[in-house]
Amino acid sequence: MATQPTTLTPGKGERTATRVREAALELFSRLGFERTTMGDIAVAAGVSQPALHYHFQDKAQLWRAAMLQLRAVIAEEEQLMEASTGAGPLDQLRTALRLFLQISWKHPALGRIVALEGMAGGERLDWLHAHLLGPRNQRLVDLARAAIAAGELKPFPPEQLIITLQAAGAGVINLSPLMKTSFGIDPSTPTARAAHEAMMLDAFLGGLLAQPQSPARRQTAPASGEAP
Amino acid sequence: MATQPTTLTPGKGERTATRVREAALELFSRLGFERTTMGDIAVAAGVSQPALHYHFQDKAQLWRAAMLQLRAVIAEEEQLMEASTGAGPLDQLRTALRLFLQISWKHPALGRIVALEGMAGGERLDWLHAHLLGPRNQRLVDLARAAIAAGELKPFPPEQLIITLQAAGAGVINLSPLMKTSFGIDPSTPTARAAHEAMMLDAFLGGLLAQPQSPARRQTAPASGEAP
DNA sequence: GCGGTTTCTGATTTCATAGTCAGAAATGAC
DNA sequence: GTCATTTCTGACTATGAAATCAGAAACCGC
Repeated sequence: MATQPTTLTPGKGERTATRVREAALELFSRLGFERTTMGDIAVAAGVSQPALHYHFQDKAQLWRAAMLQLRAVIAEEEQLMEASTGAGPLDQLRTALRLFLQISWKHPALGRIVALEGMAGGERLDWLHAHLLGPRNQRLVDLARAAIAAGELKPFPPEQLIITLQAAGAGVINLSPLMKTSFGIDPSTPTARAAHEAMMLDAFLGGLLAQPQSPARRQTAPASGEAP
Repeated sequence: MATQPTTLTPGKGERTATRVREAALELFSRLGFERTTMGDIAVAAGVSQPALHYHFQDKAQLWRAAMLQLRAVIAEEEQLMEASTGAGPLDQLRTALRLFLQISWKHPALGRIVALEGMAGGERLDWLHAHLLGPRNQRLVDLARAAIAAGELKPFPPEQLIITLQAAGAGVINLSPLMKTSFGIDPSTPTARAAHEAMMLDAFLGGLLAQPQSPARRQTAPASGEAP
C-alpha cells in the first residue's frame, strides 16, 4: 500500500465501466453522437447493451463520461507546460505547439471531438467549452497575445491564430481516413509523424514569426530518420 | 430564347427540389448525415416531409444530390485556376490557396463536409472522393510536388502539406460555432476574413517557402481596410 | 375554365434504437 | 463453501424517424 493513493484494484464494475468509456470515446469522436449507437459501443466494449445503462444513466451521460477522460489528457499537457514557465512567450508557444502535436497523436479523439462539435455548435459544444476546452484555449490565446505584444509574432488576431494552428495540427490526424482514401497514405507512421511535426514547427510556426529568425540552416529533415 | 441553353424557367417541381437540395446541404454539412432528419430538411425548405420523397428516392440519394451541388463550385474553382496556367508552380499554388479561401468562405458547406466525412471514413467518403474531391486533391498535390521539385517549396510530403493547408484554411470557417462559444467572436466579418486570408497567404504559405523570398516589407495589414 | 398531369400532403406503416425490468450470473467478504 | 451484493443479460417497451400511399391541390397547355 503506497504506490497509488487511488483505489487499489478497480473492481469488476469499474473495470468494465472504463472499457465502455474508452470504446465510447473512440466511437463518439469518430462518428459523432447520433451516428454512434449504444449497441455499437456495447459490442466494442464486449458487453451487452443494457450493461451500458447499468453504469451510465443514458446516452448523453455516457457521452459526458467519455469526454471527461480527456480531462486527464489536458491536465497532463498543462503540467508539462509548466516546465517552460519563465521562458519567453514565443518559446512557450513553440513548446505548446509541440505538446499539442504530441497529445494529438497520442489521443486523436480530442481533436476529432473539437472538430465535430465545434462545427455543429449546440449544447454539447457548450459543455465541452465549460468542462474541457475553455481554459486551454484561453491559455493559448494569452500566450499568442503575449508573443505578439513582445514583437515576436506577426500581429494576427490571436484567436484566429490559435484556432488555425490547432486545425492545421490536427488536420492530418483527424483526416486519416481521407488521406487513406484519397492518396492511399497512412499518416500515422513514425516517418509521416516526424515530417508532420517538422512541418508544423518549422514552416507554419516559422511563417508567423515577426522577423525571419535564422533563415540559414533551420532546415529539419522532413522525412526518414527516427524522431528524438 | 438565347440567354441560357438550359431550361428556360425551372418549373415548380425543380424549384422546390432546388430549395430542398440547398437546405439539405446546409444541414448535412453542419450536423452530418444521421443527426440531420428529413423532417428538419423539410421544415427548412418549407415543404412537408413526404415531399422530399417525391423528389428524391431516399435520404441517401438526397444527400448525394445535395453534394452534387458542390460540383459546380469546384468546377468554377478549376476554371478560375486556368487563368494562371503557365505561371510558376509556386505562383499557381498561391493562386490555388487564395481561391480555396474564397470558395471556402462563399461555400462553407464544402469544407465542413470534407471534415465530417473525412474523419469518419466509410462509403460516403468513398463517394465524395470519386465524385468530388479526388481530382481536386490530386491537382493540388501535383502542384505542390512541382513547386518542391522546382526548389520553391521546402520538401515536405506534398499530400500532408495540401491536407494541412486545407485544414488550416477551413479551420476558422468550419469552427465558427466554436469561436463564438469560446471567444465570443464571429470570424465571418469582413475584417476577420481579411485577417484570415492575410494570415494564410503571408504566414502559413510564407513559412513553407524554400528561401525566405522577400523578408523585408511583405507585411500585409492583417486587420482593417477592405480587401482588393 | 377544363382536363390531364405534376406536385404535394395527411395518415399510416415499418424499422432502428434508446431505455426498462425481472431475474440470472459473477463477485468477493466471511 | 456460503451468502449478500454487485454486476450483467435476455426479453421487452417506447419513441422517433424513414418510407409509403391514397388522394387532394396546384399547375399549365389548350
